[in-house]
Amino acid sequence: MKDIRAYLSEHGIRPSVQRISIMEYLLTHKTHPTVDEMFIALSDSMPTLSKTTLYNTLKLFVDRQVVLMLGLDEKNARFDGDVSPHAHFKCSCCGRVEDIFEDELPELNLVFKNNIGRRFIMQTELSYTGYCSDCYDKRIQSIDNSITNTI
Amino acid sequence: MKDIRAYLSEHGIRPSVQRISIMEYLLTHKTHPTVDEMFIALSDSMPTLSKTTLYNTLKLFVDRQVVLMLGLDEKNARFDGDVSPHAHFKCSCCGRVEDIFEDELPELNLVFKNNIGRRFIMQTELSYTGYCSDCYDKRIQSIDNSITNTI
DNA sequence: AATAGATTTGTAATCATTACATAAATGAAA
DNA sequence: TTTCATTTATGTAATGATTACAAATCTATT
Ligand SMILES: [Mn+2]
Ligand SMILES: [Mn+2]
Ligand SMILES: [Zn+2]
Ligand SMILES: [Zn+2]
Repeated sequence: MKDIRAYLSEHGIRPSVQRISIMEYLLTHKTHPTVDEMFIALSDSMPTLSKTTLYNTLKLFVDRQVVLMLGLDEKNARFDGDVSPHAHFKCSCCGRVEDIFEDELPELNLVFKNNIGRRFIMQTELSYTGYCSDCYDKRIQSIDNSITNTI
Repeated sequence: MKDIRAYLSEHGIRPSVQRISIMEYLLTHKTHPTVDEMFIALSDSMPTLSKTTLYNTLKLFVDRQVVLMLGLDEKNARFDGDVSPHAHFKCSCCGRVEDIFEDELPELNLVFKNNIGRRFIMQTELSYTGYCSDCYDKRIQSIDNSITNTI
């Protein structure tokens, strides 16, 4: 895609094939993938891709502010091509990481600030953990069943 | 401390000497220490303490909700004995992790919610990265100096 | 004291990430 | 187009935090 080349160039990143693929993956997959998830997916179209290249490239992207590294998953770092201010939710049941935007959390923008006290803020991360709507429904249902079974 | 024993017991945690020491450390040190920092500090008074015990105990505390595990430091997990809703700031210059309470961030409580959409929220983490006031001042000063030197 | 259960300990394994050395690609002169 | 310097990519080895596991110790109860 021509615009990905431009996007990278604008941020001082020379657009190699690997870098374009990795950036494109992050822009088209809003799943906040781990390194391994990306590596497996990208290896299909780029069998020679090295995991080191993936790590190096992600580090470069994060440094240049075109990608966000999320810390809400203790096990693996997760990455996000959307650098606009938004929050994240991780379901501790199914593991998925969802975006939370203003429509669901209008108070969101109030905590994204440039400074707090005399501190200079460079990054804000607002993350939630709990049960996603699917898993919550299943849980309720299984409780209902267990009550029914007990009667 | 008698009240630490009680505090642990109230949360279904049998108060062994190790557990009391670890909890006491977290309640009296608001530095959001890493495992290693705690291990070194606690080893003074408990030379036989095992790092595995420290890991196990912290996991137990986090499960029982008497301690918070922070994910804002990519390298090491950090721990907090204060489980009340507040935000955290990590200085990327000096590395220190500071608390941010309502007095500095009145909007804080607005994002600590029990649910968002149909999601059930169990934990909220609001964390900032940037320059603390000390490091920010130093940086300004060093820029001033370099300007002065250039003239 | 004997017993059972919980807790602690030390060592070995795991696994994500990083370091490093080499190979390939790129791009500007000549 | 060759040449050469610089950047980027690759594979392997090392690191380092965390976890698994089995044995030792502690604690409470009979
Ligand atoms: Mn996102
Ligand atoms: Mn805190
Ligand atoms: Zn779920
Ligand atoms: Zn600082």
